[in-house]
Amino acid sequence: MAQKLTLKKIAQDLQVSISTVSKALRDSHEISVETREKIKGYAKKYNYKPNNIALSLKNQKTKKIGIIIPEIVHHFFATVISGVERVANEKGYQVIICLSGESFDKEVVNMDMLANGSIDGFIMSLSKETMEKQDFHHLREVVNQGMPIVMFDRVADDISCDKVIIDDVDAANKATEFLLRKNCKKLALLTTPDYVNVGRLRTQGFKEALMKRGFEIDEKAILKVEDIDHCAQQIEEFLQQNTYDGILAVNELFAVTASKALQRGGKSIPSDVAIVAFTDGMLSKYASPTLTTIGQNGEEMGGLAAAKLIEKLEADHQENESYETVIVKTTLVERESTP
Amino acid sequence: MAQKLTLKKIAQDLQVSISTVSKALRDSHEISVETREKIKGYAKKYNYKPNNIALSLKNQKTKKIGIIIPEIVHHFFATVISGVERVANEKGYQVIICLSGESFDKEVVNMDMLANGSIDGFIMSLSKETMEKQDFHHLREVVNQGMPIVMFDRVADDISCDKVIIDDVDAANKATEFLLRKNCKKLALLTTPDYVNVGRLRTQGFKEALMKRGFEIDEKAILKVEDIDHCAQQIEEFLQQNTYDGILAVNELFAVTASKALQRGGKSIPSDVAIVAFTDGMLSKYASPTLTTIGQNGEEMGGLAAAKLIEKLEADHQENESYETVIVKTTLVERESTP
DNA sequence: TGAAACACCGAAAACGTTTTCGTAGAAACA
DNA sequence: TGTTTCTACGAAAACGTTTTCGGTGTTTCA
Repeated sequence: MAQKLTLKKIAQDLQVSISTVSKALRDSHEISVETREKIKGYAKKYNYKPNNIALSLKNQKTKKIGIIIPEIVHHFFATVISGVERVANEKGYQVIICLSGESFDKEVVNMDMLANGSIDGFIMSLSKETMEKQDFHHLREVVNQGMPIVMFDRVADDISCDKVIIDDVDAANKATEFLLRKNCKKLALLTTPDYVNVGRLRTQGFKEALMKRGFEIDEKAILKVEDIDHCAQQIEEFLQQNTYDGILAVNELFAVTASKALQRGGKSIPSDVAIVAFTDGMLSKYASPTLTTIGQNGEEMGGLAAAKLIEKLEADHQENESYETVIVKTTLVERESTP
Repeated sequence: MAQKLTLKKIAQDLQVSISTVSKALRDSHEISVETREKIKGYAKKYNYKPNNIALSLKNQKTKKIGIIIPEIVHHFFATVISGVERVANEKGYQVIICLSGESFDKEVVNMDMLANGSIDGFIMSLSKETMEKQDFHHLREVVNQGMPIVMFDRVADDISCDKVIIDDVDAANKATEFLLRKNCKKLALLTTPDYVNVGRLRTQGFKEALMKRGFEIDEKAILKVEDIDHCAQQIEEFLQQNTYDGILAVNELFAVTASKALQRGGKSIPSDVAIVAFTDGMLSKYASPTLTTIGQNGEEMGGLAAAKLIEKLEADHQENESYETVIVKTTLVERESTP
């Protein structure tokens, strides 16, 4: 249980001053070569490593970035973290993760905790409750303190910070187009309530594509699932009420749930019904049939967000009051659920 | 861009000393009621929050726990983190996550970084490379410094620390029993190389169950998949070489891959071949057919690990050199892949 | 021989807290 | 009036760094 070595202890053991030790370890020319060697040898032998906390306090920066997301068990968020972590580590940063669990209060508490010196900047995606309440005071507070934020996926439009998103409208538009080109005539949309911005935007893209092709918008063909944990029954009932030959789902869970319900009902995918889903995750790859998806490239989003944040952190803090919104390209991955 | 408020600034603004401010905010009786009220009012008005870094340095504890895992995109690890985070937050701790990406070097680097003051203790699961090399010097170093570690799932037996695992031998044993009771006569096992301890233990349980029932162990019926990213071809070939009526897989990926290969080959699940998989994740729930699995209760494991670690952290650091290994119960979840 | 330059090192401040200790003045007591 | 006891506050150390500044003692140069 050798106690952690500090500069002070080295100084005592070697009968020199703390400053000498510090300088020697940083190879300062102010210290003679022999003293330097002696100190460095000692430090190496007893495995001295500077204390990060002390450095953070001194330098007024922690080399840590905080990330707040709703849930980590969603594959998309996991991939984003993976990307953040990769880029952050490359640049010598560490990642602190907090989960809001889709709760506004927990989001606020977590932000407050992290904002008080624990990290240098935030990467975050808003909780569902926050989007519903449209209460962003905690974000504003942090921004006002001069701490940079990069938001991704679920962003708040009127917070001035960098953002990394996909063009949801465009992606939904293209996916709908894709289904129409595959000769679907009666499309359904499985989406979220409008307060979830990605849901709203994808719904918009869906409608636009239909109108462009001269279809009428049938609101009854759009299901807004409130409770994702109990979506199965809702989706099944929805599909029983009408017959569709194409489905666009805003996530893979809705898609695979629909796929299963349809197959149970004797339909065959993709000959009777074609399906396209957002989010290219595990389910899409291993469902039967495998799902055609719109990949959101979460890894890339995370990487870009981290790069953007670190760029801001390391910029001269003078005048950089320009914020950017990066649009990440989506990728249509064709699999068995479309003809 | 209001600069962060500190005790010093409050002291200046209110023309008192720093100690007075500190004491007032902590409601010390040494400070008169009026002064206290004045200071607290001011602090509240301008939203003073103490700086965590300074507190960490002072208290020699960070109230953060570090977690190092191989990959975050594996559902099991995500659930564990979720559990860690829940318990940690309840007790006022934050969670720093680092990914080893199954690489020994990255594991060492990440541990080194975190160990120098950034956190109070570790929760970790070893990378595949570490298990293969059996090089645990980085763990020993940390333990010697007096920093507690709790390992889970992929643990190193000869490191003295708390551990949270499932009884892999027993679980595999029971799962194999289960298949045999369902009248399977010729079982196959899809597992990992032996250096992955969970793979080895599950293999052992599989064999024990067979022997107990008087079956001979056919090594050719055991496939040890080296490269999980390209397991599909290997599994398909393996299944073509022999005919089995029951399969035990050490993870859901192997299981669903096998299921698909068999179905492509005209077999029907579960009537021709029954399948049981370890890890009750997304794939098992949404594959077709859905998979019978052995749930590892990752959320619970994470929660227990966090509770254990925090208990150690907050114990009197005198004599507590006893380490415990907690066995988490597994849950057999019956679904469509078994009769 | 004197001043100037240089090599080498230590003291101290700073980062933001908490806490121990000291002390001024006022009140209480004899 | 002199001593003691409170009350209310400030100074300073400590946590572990880095860095500026100052100060030795020696060497170099005129």
